[in-house]
Amino acid sequence: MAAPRPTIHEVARAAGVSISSVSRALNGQTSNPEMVARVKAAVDEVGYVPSAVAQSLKTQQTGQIAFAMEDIGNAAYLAMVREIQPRLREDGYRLLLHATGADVQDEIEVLESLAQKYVDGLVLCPIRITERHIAALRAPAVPVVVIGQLPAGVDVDNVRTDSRLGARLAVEHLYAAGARRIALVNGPADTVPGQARHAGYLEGLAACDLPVDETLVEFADFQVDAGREAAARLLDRADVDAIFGANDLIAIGAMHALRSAGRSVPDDVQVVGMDDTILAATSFPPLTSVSLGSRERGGLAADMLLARLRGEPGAARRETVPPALTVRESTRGVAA
Amino acid sequence: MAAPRPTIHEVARAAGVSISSVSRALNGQTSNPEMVARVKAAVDEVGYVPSAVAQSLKTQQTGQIAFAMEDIGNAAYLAMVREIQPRLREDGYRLLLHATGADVQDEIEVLESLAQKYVDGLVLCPIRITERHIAALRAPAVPVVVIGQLPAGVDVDNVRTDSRLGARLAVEHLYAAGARRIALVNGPADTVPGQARHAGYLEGLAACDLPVDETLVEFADFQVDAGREAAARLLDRADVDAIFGANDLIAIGAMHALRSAGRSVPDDVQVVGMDDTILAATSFPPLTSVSLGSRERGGLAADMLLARLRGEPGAARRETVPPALTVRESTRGVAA
DNA sequence: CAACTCCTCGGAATCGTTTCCGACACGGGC
DNA sequence: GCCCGTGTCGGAAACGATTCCGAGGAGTTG
Repeated sequence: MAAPRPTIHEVARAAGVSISSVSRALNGQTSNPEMVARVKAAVDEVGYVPSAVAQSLKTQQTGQIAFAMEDIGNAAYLAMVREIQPRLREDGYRLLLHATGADVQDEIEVLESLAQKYVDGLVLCPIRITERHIAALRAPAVPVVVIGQLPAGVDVDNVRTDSRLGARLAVEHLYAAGARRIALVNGPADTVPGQARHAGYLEGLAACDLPVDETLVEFADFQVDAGREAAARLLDRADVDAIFGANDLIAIGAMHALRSAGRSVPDDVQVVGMDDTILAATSFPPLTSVSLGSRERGGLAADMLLARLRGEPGAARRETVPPALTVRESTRGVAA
Repeated sequence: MAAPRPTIHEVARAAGVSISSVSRALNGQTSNPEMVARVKAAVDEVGYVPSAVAQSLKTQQTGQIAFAMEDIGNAAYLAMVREIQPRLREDGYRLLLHATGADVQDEIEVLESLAQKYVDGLVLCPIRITERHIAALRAPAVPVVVIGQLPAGVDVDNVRTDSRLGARLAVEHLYAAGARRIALVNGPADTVPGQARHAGYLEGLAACDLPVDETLVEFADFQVDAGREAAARLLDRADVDAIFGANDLIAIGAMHALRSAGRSVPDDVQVVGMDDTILAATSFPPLTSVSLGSRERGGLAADMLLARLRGEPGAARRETVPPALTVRESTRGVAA
């Protein structure tokens, strides 16, 4: 505890050279092999490790990148993290995690704190977009990539998917599998994904010539318990033969509710989830789910950010990952 | 892009005061309200945000804490992260995540890079312990808390559980529920948790007067697919009436294997998992699982680390969280 | 009214690096 | 033999904050 870490000065003294020479030798700017050897020996002798902070101050780079999402407990974000982290590592970046709990205030704080320059870049997954978001995204202090829908005119690198189309695919799949009273257990109505999925659901109904029945729609947070409770309310008041859950957690909650109500999946009621997370693959019965390419989106976001950090110029890019249905055993349909 | 961020000097100039006064005003060291107001006004005028890096250099604190584990995809670690992050936040720390992929080399690198002082502390969850770990833990550059078993004599703050006892509880529960041919699908044999669980399994058999039959033991990585394959191998060669999976992922893999083999859970074969993650609660049937208090352990580790960072002196502490069985529907037992 | 205390503020040093710049040595070409 | 280009190394100035210290003014006390 008492011994202060040696600095570059101690190394210089031990090697009998100047600190500039030490710095150069360590950063491969020295061609004289004897000098390099001397410095390396001194480094080992005093046990020197360069201070990341001092380097950051001088070089104006931190080697850190932040990923901000609602809740790391959501497997969709997890899939992104698992894809992002290795890529960052490869380029020598460390990953900082912000779980904002979908709190708008927190997200804004994250965006505004970028000006503190504690990271070199940010990947942000907002589920609500406010005026303040847009203002903060106008001229971020460091490169930012947003995963998710953005209003037109916001000029930020962006990776998105089409969850509206995804929701429509889910409905059409259920219709093709024979369902006629298709319910939606949606996420919160004031979130961007919630609105997109609702719209897609309606679009799907229209495409299948099914009537719109608002009693077949329920809302819940994007969580298992909330999904179970919402589905239970739904089952209480309506007769359904299929449920589309706005994400896998909700869908699994719905399956639990169905089970409690003594309805079997998929024989009595078919269920489709969304995000195609590991939960879908491991549930019983395995859950048919609309993949929104979480891993792909994470990977793309990481790549775009790294490109910017390498200095790539140009206008904001946008990549879109199409949704795709993964048919498992919670529906009676056939794979597309 | 072109405009450089304003520094404390710009603020000082705009306010017509010295940089020391600006610093004091912003850090609440100034009692003159007029001065504070002037500085605040200047801050807003030039749009100043202090540089985290420069502050870190001067104060020798980064406000960051790292959490290193095998794989963030494992819900047990996830539970820890979810418990750790809010506590750190409360004390103003940010969380850095290292997923090491159980690679010893990576873990060592994380430990050694602490000397770079890019974080103020570390929570480490190793699943293998090598000589190099022990050496690196001897005198870490910043406070470290280890979650998991440690050899005697390693003098580090430590939070552990007793997964050996947990495994024994699982076996005894299965025995009480009528199982007699109890299989173990373990994790890798060279990991600390793998060894502990194996030992606890044997202990449990002994306590129930059941014979040891090594054909009832299989090994797999701590993953669903690996668990499924291992369980399939097991079912091929042996007749079992219960499977204890060394974690929930393995246990769920085993349930899939059983399902493919046409055996029902819990009627034909009972299954117990370990870690009591969200996967256990959401699977069908819900999985009986041994809780190792992941959340608690994460919370304790965070608290211990924060205490050290607040300057708490004294010898290395050790906390132990006891295992507990959560009985669900994959077994026919009754809650303890 | 002088002397002393207390407080506020500004100047300058400091944290630990990287990098610019100038000094000096050396070798080659005329 | 002189001059110039090339290259290596050391000194010192950054990077952007915090904080020590000393100067000066205001307020108290004898």
